[in-house]
Amino acid sequence: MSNKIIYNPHVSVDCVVFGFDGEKLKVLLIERNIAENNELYNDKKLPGSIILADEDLDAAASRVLTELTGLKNIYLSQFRSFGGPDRTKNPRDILWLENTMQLKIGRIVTVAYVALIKINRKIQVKNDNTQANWYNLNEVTAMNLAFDHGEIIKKGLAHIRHNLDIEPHLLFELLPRKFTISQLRSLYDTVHQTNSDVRNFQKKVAQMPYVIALDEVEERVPHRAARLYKFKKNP
Amino acid sequence: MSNKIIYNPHVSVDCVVFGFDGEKLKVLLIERNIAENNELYNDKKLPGSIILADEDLDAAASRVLTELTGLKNIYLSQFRSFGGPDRTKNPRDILWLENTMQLKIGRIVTVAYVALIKINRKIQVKNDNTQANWYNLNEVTAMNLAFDHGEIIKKGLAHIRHNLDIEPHLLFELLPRKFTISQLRSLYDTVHQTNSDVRNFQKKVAQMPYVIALDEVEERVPHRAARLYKFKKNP
DNA sequence: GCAAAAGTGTTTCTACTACACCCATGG
DNA sequence: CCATGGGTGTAGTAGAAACACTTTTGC
Repeated sequence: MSNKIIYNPHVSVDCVVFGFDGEKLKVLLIERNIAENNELYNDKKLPGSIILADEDLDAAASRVLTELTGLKNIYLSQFRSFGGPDRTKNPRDILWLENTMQLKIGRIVTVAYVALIKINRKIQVKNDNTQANWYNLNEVTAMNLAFDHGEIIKKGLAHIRHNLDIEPHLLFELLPRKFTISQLRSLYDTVHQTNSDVRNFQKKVAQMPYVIALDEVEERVPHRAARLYKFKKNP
Repeated sequence: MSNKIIYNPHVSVDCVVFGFDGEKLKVLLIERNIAENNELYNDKKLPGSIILADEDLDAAASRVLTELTGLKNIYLSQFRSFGGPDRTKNPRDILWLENTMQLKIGRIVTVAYVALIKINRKIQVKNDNTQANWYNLNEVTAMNLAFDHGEIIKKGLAHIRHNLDIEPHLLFELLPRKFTISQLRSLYDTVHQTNSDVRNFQKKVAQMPYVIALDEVEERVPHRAARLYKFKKNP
């Protein structure tokens, strides 16, 4: 969004970045500050960008994430495009677009992606005047967000829910490299909105060929230490 | 694509229209004729269009279908966007774009939709110089298609397959209003790529609250007439 | 020794699979 | 009367759900 060649100012990508802190699902949002009537107004937006020349959609989403977090090899999945003409009806959004893009833009069609990242990996925001923070998913729904970003987050979550049945490995993108079964169960239950039985869940995990037990246990916990497990892609 | 106001020549919609003839899945494709080196070259493309001013993506897809078939209330579901810069690398496609759009266009990001229609409803192509035909899905994969439309069809089929588990009513969009259980089973098996047991399938149907038996049977069949059923949305 | 979470088996129920014969109709 | 597809029941199996107590550890 700086000195690069902008190919098409009518198409953008936006990323719904999910993380899991062990208890709740979180979303990564960018702080947006707008001067309005001599007052500074703050709200949040999804990380996103216009698409550059000769850049594939997936590549654009990937670039946004790398620029934002410094991380590579993040799980990314396109889930939907949003292009309603009333996406850009809020005067605040129009003002912001004109300031950052230096262009009058009627509306923007955005291609939305879901990204899953391990929340413990420290996020290093490259660009100093950009600030990103994690927010609990449930409080986000009540927050003031740019454009239709609230809608996009909702649809992104639904996408993850649906795809979990088909690609169960998605969960492990959100967990640390070594994890306990209760962490896995807690995450599983949060996204499925269930409350599964401890014993049945152990059996289920035992049958997953891609979850393998380590000879290690938790350390420095004020109770019996839980066994650690890791995820293995190709069995 | 004629005298309407084109808002954004960089974004289009394309529709993968599926039909079922009782035996096989079919796709609706537009015949495309291009004069090349004094020879007339014919290939096929998906029905699609540039997005008009103040038009929502869904509305654009819906318009394409209505213009093409004369039908309204068609099942439509957006499933993915395609925007790789090499989408428009084929010289034939570039030529065609310049002729029909009257514009030099680097590349187009397209938002792809799946549509399901009852093949028995007669398709009336409004525009006389447009011709649309049904093609068997398996022969389509070997055909010469415009842009990355072959890829789009493949992804569209996969989308339908995945979504059947979540929204089983999709199947009934492809069947006539009154249908027999073997028609339903035949369709079910085609999309699932299975070969299910007649008796077990009857039981399964009996448990579907949204499939209700009529007091009617087939007519003019050279064998025992099958009972007819209909689909009911809200039970 | 107590608080806090880890770990472990059995029974029940449900959903899916396999399987073979008689029925109705038109020609 | 025969060819064609329509329609029916039962037994076996595998996977999901319900359910309570003992173990380990830090403090």
